[in-house]
Amino acid sequence: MHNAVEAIDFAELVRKAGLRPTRQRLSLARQLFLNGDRHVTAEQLHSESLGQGFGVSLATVYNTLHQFTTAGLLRELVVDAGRSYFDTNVSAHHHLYFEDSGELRDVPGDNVTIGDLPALPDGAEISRVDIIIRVKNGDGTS
Amino acid sequence: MHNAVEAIDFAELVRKAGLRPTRQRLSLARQLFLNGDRHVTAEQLHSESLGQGFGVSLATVYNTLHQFTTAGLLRELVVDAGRSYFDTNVSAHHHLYFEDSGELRDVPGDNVTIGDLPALPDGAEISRVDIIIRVKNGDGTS
DNA sequence: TAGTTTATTAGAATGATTCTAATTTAACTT
DNA sequence: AAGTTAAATTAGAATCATTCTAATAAACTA
Repeated sequence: MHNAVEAIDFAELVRKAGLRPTRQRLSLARQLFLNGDRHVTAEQLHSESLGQGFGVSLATVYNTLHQFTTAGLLRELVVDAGRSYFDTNVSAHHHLYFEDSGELRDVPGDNVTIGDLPALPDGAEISRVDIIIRVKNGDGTS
Repeated sequence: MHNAVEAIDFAELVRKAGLRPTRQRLSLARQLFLNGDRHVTAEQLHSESLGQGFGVSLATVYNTLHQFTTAGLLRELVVDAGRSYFDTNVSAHHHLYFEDSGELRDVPGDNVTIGDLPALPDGAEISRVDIIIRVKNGDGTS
């Protein structure tokens, strides 16, 4: 989707999300989308941004992650109690979670198929199906 | 699995989990398993236990929930960041989550089938596959 | 540029969970 | 049954991720 070969207009990206292209949001968008396919926590992104010499407060990291999520640029996912990951891949896909290392890896959506879904109550509508394949004894590096 | 018709020997249940059948653990086991099929948070169980006139501290509720989970009597599940549910149904099944009400409902395991799983790294082994079907606009009461 | 709106921020507040250290209880021994 | 020991319970403090607050700053609009 996004890649390092063709340049991404981050200001455009942020504006399309209905947000002002501030230095902070552009900086975070660059971190998230420049090399694509990331699974980050707010803390990770925050310390990464500090390491790059751009002071972005943790509050802004949280604000921005939520705004990007609302705008459909990110998908929030919960695998562990007490910590949210944000996935830059918003297309249909699922996750492989390495319990030992905490690493999260995408599984193409068509690699997993769901057979019959249960009947839903009247008026109910599926907003999303999350599939997390939890794996142990494997470091996720092979 | 558990039901209200045939009596459950809670002391036996707790002992089989390698734990001493204390008043607190027996009380919590009764709350959890007497009528079966529950999805509770620690806080819920705690206030419920207080309401029944048995003073069980929140710390003990957490300890007990984790011990029961380790013993295979409960399954911990995370649908929302920042709050764990404990499911008394430990057989293979998945979940329907009503985003509006926060209600969680079981989906029989054979109601959902997974087609192809991705290749796993060497040495990796699937410990569990969690499927959460998120539903909106439905109160879960029909 | 002036005025208005939206963002950012430090630090306080919150909420779930875990930890600590002291007390109590269960189980074992004699 | 009393004494001993290991395990369990507890209140309250501590922790960690996240959200809130209210003040300052930057972006947009006219």
